[in-house]
Amino acid sequence: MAHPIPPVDDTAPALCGQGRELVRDVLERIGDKWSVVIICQLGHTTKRFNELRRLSEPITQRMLSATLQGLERDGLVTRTLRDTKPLRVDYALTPRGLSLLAVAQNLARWAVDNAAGIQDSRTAFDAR
Amino acid sequence: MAHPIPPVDDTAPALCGQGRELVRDVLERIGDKWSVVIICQLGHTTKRFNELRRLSEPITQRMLSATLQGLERDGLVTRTLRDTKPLRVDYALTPRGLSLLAVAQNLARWAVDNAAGIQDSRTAFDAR
DNA sequence: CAGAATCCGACACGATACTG
DNA sequence: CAGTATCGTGTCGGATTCTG
Repeated sequence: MAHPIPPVDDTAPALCGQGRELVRDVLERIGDKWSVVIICQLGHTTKRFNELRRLSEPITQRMLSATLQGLERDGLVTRTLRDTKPLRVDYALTPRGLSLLAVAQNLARWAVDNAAGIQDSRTAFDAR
Repeated sequence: MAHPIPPVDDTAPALCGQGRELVRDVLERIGDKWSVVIICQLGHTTKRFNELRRLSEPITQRMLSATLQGLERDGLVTRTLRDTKPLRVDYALTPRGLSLLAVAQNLARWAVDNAAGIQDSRTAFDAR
């Protein structure tokens, strides 16, 4: 395992009691098909709609729009309308969005570290 | 913000290039309705089917069964069949499952820390 | 350029009933 | 006790078309 992952906190009530629904809420937010992709593509630099569209291929206009609205609704991205000659809209992460990006990067590390192992387990399991 | 969250790594290619699909895979694994709940309920102690069922209410038999099979397929939990008088099956997290639990707890902390703020942003956004 | 509106198929999930 | 089988439904998301 290439990267250190914090040891499991044995007394982690956050995941079980009241926190269970909270965690579910978060997973419903970032568990959809595109939210994490958008968050990662935004990163620290503000980007425009079609710019995000190209970077996040093969996302559709509809889903990009919907995803951005959802993220804006939750205070994770800001949408600023520049009133220039051709219409122009800038999207950027809020501080809260940036903190979520950090969490997502943890997830990404785990994903990269375990992707191969999971794939092996999967094919082994399916072989029966 | 009560808990420290590691600062954003600016050079995080894992999330963008090849890693993007990997992260999507992981989110498809834990993004369903019950996987994280089960993983958290298992924690460090092995548990039986109906035990998990009660702890994870209001999960249905069908979804518990399906979720456990998915987790087993990915090498996140082990299923051991004890051949006692009334049938008995024990489930436990594998090392890989435990490492995922740690990641999930990060997520949980973020969820707890930001739940209120997100709720505020949401109602503010919906007020228009 | 940045979207909204509509249509539609796939699949996730719940409810219920049955089995070894 | 520990599941499987079947059915019905809501919703997510893709394809396509239209607007300011």
